[in-house]
Amino acid sequence: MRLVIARCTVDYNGRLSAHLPEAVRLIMVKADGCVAIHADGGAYKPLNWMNAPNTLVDNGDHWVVTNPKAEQLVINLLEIIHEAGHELGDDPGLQKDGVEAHLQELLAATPGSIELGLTLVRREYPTAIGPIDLVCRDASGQVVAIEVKRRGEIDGVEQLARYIERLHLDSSLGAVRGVFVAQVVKPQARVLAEARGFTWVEVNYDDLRGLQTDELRLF
Amino acid sequence: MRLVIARCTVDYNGRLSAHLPEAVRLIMVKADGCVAIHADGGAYKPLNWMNAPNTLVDNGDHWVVTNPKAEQLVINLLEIIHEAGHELGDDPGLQKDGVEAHLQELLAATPGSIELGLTLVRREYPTAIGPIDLVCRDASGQVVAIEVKRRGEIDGVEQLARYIERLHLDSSLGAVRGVFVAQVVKPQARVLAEARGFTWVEVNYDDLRGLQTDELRLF
DNA sequence: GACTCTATCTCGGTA
DNA sequence: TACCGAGGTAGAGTC
Repeated sequence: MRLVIARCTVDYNGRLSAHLPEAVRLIMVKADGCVAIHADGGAYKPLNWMNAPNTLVDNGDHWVVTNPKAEQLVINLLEIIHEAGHELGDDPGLQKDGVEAHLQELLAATPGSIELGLTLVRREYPTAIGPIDLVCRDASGQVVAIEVKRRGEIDGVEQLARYIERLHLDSSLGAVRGVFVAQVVKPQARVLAEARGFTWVEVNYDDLRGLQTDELRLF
Repeated sequence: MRLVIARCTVDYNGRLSAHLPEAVRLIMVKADGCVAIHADGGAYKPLNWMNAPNTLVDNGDHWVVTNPKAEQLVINLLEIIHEAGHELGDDPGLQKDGVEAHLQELLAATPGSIELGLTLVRREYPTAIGPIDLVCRDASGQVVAIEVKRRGEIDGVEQLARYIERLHLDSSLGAVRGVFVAQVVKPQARVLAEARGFTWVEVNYDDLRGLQTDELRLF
């Protein structure tokens, strides 16, 4: 990784055009070739950047970074204040816990936590417009399509609506009911879900993990 | 800006849990307090981060960064390889050209480029669920609601559908037709638009800019 | 503060 | 490769 602190101007021409007036910034060039230009604030996002793969041509007072789509980043170096290179080596990568996939797994293991009497038919039930998170049957035998989200927003309700529209074309399933499940369901999503005739349920991730542990203890 | 190259492990607990095994990484602390941990590859996004505002407690061998929502980033420093601080000063900020707003302006100036005979009623037409990009009338006098996107994907079609549903409640407008406009309309968005009874149109940004220049020349 | 929408979104999976 | 969906989305704007 090459770190350069420099007074510079930067121009990007590609999906849009962008220009950075003269100022002191950090220019980061990673081992994979990607370039990022950071100011001393404004969260983690760089002001300007070029992902790998690309080719960097160092013309001394200005660098030209070009990617295969012919997008171009031009960095004009007016004054180099500091420069350093470091070998970091490979990174083992980030391990995550608590993303939507985990929530879906937990709910598939304990569908009764969504609604009493619910039994799982299938996870990732395939349709022509994409898989439905969970398909279940309720106590009365009716098919229930379930959309799982970490954060329940309006988009998720629309997604569920599309799936159910699709399932209604499959006459073998009979009438299909929709349930929208999330850790938090936003007010507007609640309204839309109800307007579409769906029920919505908020679930707690830690409780679910506890439930699953309890179930495992029974075996 | 403080730059530290160190062998470290990192744990984040907040909206999800994430863990980084031991490796050499760049730790960047900006003047506004935000912290980012970078590997030597993988585009501009850091492996882990904590935005401002937050409080950083330096316990020597480990840092604890906490934000107001009680989300926490813990950095265990096993070996500090390099450390440096730099004063960058304020940044004048990025100037952009070619984002959706510009596309919308150009289309508002030349609605005929979407469909022959179209005239603008209003840009950012207000509704209870957000503004409609463009509302026009066609040659026959029918109201046309237009959603503009740089990249036309399925979400944009749903957005248009919600707006039109809303406009239909306003009986004074009569029947409302939907048109989905983007520089590129993705296949799934085309299908959904057609299924919803909307037409879709692809437009070219540079051509539009040319058209507008031509119109200006007439005055 | 809640809600909206954009983004050079990024990133990962999959067909 | 293109397409699709999730994201600790972030960030800006509006109400």
